[in-house]
Amino acid sequence: MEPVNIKKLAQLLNLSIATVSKALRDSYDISKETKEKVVALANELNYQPNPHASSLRKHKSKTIAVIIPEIANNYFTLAINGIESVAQEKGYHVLIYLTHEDYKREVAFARELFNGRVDGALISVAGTTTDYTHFKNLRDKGLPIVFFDRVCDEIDTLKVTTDDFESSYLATKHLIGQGCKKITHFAISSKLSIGNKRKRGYLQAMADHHLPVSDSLIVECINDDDRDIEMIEELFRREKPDGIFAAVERYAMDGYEVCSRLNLRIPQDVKVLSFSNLRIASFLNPSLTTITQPAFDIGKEAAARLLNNLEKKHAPLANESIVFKSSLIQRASTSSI
Amino acid sequence: MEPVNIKKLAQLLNLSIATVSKALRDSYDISKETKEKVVALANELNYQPNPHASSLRKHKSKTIAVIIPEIANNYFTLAINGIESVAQEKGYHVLIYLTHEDYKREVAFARELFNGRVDGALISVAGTTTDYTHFKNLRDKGLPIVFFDRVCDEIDTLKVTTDDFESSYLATKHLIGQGCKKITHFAISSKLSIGNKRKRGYLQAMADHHLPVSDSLIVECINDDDRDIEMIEELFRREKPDGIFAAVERYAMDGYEVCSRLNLRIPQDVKVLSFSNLRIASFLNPSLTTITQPAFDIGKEAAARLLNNLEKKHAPLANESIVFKSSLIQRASTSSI
DNA sequence: ATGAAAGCGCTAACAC
DNA sequence: GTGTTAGCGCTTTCAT
Repeated sequence: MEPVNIKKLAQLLNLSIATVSKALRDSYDISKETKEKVVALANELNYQPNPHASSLRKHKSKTIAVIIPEIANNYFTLAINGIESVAQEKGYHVLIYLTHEDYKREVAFARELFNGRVDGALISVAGTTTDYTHFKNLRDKGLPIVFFDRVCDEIDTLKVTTDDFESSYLATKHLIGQGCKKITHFAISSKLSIGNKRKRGYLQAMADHHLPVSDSLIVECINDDDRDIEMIEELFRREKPDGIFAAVERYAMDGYEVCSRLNLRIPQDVKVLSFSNLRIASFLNPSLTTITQPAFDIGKEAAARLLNNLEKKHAPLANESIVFKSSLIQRASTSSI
Repeated sequence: MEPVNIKKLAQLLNLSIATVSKALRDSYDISKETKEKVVALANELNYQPNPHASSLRKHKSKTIAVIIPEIANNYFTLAINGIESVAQEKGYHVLIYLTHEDYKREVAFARELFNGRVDGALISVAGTTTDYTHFKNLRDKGLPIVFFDRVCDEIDTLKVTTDDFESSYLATKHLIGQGCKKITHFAISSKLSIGNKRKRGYLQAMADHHLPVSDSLIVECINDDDRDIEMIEELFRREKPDGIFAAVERYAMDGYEVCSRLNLRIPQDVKVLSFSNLRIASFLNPSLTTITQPAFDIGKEAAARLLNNLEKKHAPLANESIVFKSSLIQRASTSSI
């Protein structure tokens, strides 16, 4: 493990370390021949510059953090793919932090970022977060942040989302069009931007179509399958709904489970529609009608904007919202037969 | 963005930076009162030590790399969850690198790790990799590596896998037991350790049951759905198999697609069994019989062993194999009705 | 065109 | 107990 560093290269070439450093960075004031000699030896010895030294010196780490609630989730998985694709292209490294929907971990991660480990962060907020001081602090320190999907409106920075209200409205309207009269909503934490918007889209569509709604038709799921299924089952026994609009894929599957337990047929007895990025939604039994978000593109755009901002240091990220369109893909679970 | 560093703390407290440094690390030769004062101020100013300086000095980054082929894959997603859980617990950071099954990227990533950016790496080999020099070099440099799932036998280090041969044998036997006479295998790259083992398990079971096999019954899929489906469809027209044993979930879904196109019923006309970590395999149409690997535990074990080795520097990781058991979960796709 | 030297923030000998 | 000091490997003025 004897290290090949700039000093060694300099010794071997009878040059100063300054010259070697400049040669490697292709500086203008180094002669062509010297550059070539340096590069040749560097390649031969497989020289790799020490990133810590460089980061320490330049106050730039060429690393970004991705802070997300979970990873066993098709949306985030696709988003990471998008993020990674631009990071790789631009020579950035990607650190992953999973909050598991836990506010305390989110705060801990945020504190970690104060120290220059990363140049910026891509964040999707945890479901239990209600206070945003930890993010505000980051922002105040000048750390560029881009929120995606689950954003934080209180903080002035770039946010990349989808048209959650509109597509939820459309989804609910679709269920109504297929004959549903009593639609239940499996909601994601109302503390979340998207939780709120998705619920409002549902409520608005119900209201516009003169269908009664009440809190008893809404289950706020908590990402614990056993307990969520219990709550859903309870709701089914109580309300006997004929339609489900699920805010996330996982809850739709919980809905399938409950229907199966209660011997309810989808779509004959209950129609189901869900936000989902499941590639094989069409192979489900029955195939699931989904609102599908362009998750890869969202990740890509969020990362591209962040890295772009990092490159040209000056202006901080504007308080801008980029909204992608989701698409409603109709399948058997909402068929009107 | 004025930095709070050790120097500032020292100034404010009228102490030397050495004292502050030691106080923060809870060194024995600092008085209780001094420690308390230092810690109090550090908390007040939200001091976070600069990781680059510390890494540079200590030649330790408290960071590990995870190099995997892809992330939109339930197996890897679960494995990352396992990895992250122990990393978080032990205060390590996790860098993610996706090779997208591309040998060239894998080599590029490996070269990146020569420079101290990470203390160790968890690797699952790309499907196109045939030469392992890039990993050997890492090993020779003394960088601790743990392979998981897709391992590299040529390199002496810890490997964490599942019983691929045995479970493939069992899977094939199960299909035979359910009445299949002509089973096709959708194989993953035979360059991969797991590709090989899974294929051999299949071949052995076929042979032991006196069923004919030939290369024409095997499709080596390439992770490009369109082309894979084309190859599979071609095989179906040619061979008319009555069973599918898929080496990975994705290919099983391609099989579902082809059966649907050719109007073949599962399981009546064709039975399907696949390696898979899909949580909702039971909601597929028909529900899919799977061999399920303990992916979370594999990730966790691999990471725990790696970090453990990093903590007690001395001995390099032994050339050991840890083999987890997979489980066959029978569902409708192999029902003998 | 090249080199000397300072210093990024921290740690760890080694004084005192 | 506390302070002084010498780097870790690199970049970057500023001389030459």
